Amino acid sequence: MKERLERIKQQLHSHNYKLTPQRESTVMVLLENEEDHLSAEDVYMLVKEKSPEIGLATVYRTLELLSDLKIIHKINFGDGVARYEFRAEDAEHHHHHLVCLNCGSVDEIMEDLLGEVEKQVEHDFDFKIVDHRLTFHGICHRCKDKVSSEDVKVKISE
Amino acid sequence: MKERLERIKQQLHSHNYKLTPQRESTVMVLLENEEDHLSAEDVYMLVKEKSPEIGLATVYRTLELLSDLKIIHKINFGDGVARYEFRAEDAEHHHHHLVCLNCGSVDEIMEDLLGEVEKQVEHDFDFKIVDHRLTFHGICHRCKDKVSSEDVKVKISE
DNA sequence: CTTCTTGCAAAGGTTTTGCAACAGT
DNA sequence: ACTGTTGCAAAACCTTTGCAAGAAG
Repeated sequence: MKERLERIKQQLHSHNYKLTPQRESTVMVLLENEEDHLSAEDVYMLVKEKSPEIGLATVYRTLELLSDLKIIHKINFGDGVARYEFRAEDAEHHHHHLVCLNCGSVDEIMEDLLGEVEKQVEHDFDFKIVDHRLTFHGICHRCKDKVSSEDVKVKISE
Repeated sequence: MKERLERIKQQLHSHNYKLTPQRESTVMVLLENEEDHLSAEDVYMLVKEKSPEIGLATVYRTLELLSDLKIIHKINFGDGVARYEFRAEDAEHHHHHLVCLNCGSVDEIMEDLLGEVEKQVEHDFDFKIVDHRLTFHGICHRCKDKVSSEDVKVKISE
């Protein structure tokens, strides 16, 4: 964790930005909740717990900065808020998301499933792929076990 | 085109909704611009040309209604506005998008490339897939031909 | 000093909602 | 009448921006 913060500090410095206390708090919250796909508001509230004086605009600015430096990734699951996650160190290695329609959880698929598909698309459509986003919407394993299929159907159709 | 409007009318009626003139205008605009991924504002302005008295809220309400009935699909390319497109009649047949980072165009891939990938995901993660979203971001064939690679790189990195 | 950064409040843009009027049955 | 629907304006919501004050070299 310390090393990753240090690395981010260096990345900032190499672009002439400082790791201010506010930025450090924001980065720490992101690191401590790495599996959670936090929104800006989520980050803001978590940062506030330890550094109550921070402003929401600063959180937005920090998230934008980290996005620009490609340290984090801004993602959008279609619920009206942007969410943020760390980028894989290896730029080639994308990952994907499983969004549960029942409980709202977001799980990750770390494997890149699209190697072959990308090749096909680049060739068939003469399109140079820079990035891709793949999200599956459905019912997660926890909800499949927990609730009856009736309950799930009701939630999906509304 | 007429038949499709008629079919939508029936779908509305079967859920006790009416095809009002405003809703008909909205549906017609969607049908006439099917390949364009219009935003609510886009639809509003196009509908206004022929029915100037319509309100923006009505367009939003109609789009939401059509979404609820699964006649159209609300999609989000991460640019801050929702866009709408018709759902494939055959529910199994998804399609995907190619978003150009240079010119902003959105092309479609009509083939479902993910049959095998979906099977793998459902098995490996015990996840019941209801839907998926796949978008490739990159450089479309028109921009690859048109501009120099330098220009493209500048646009991407900003 | 100079430049970057911050907090606050205000503004921006998109979408939703309250409500009285309207339309169709 | 009754229910669904509309238009308008206001509100809600997320995000960005202007600006004066603050921090750091």
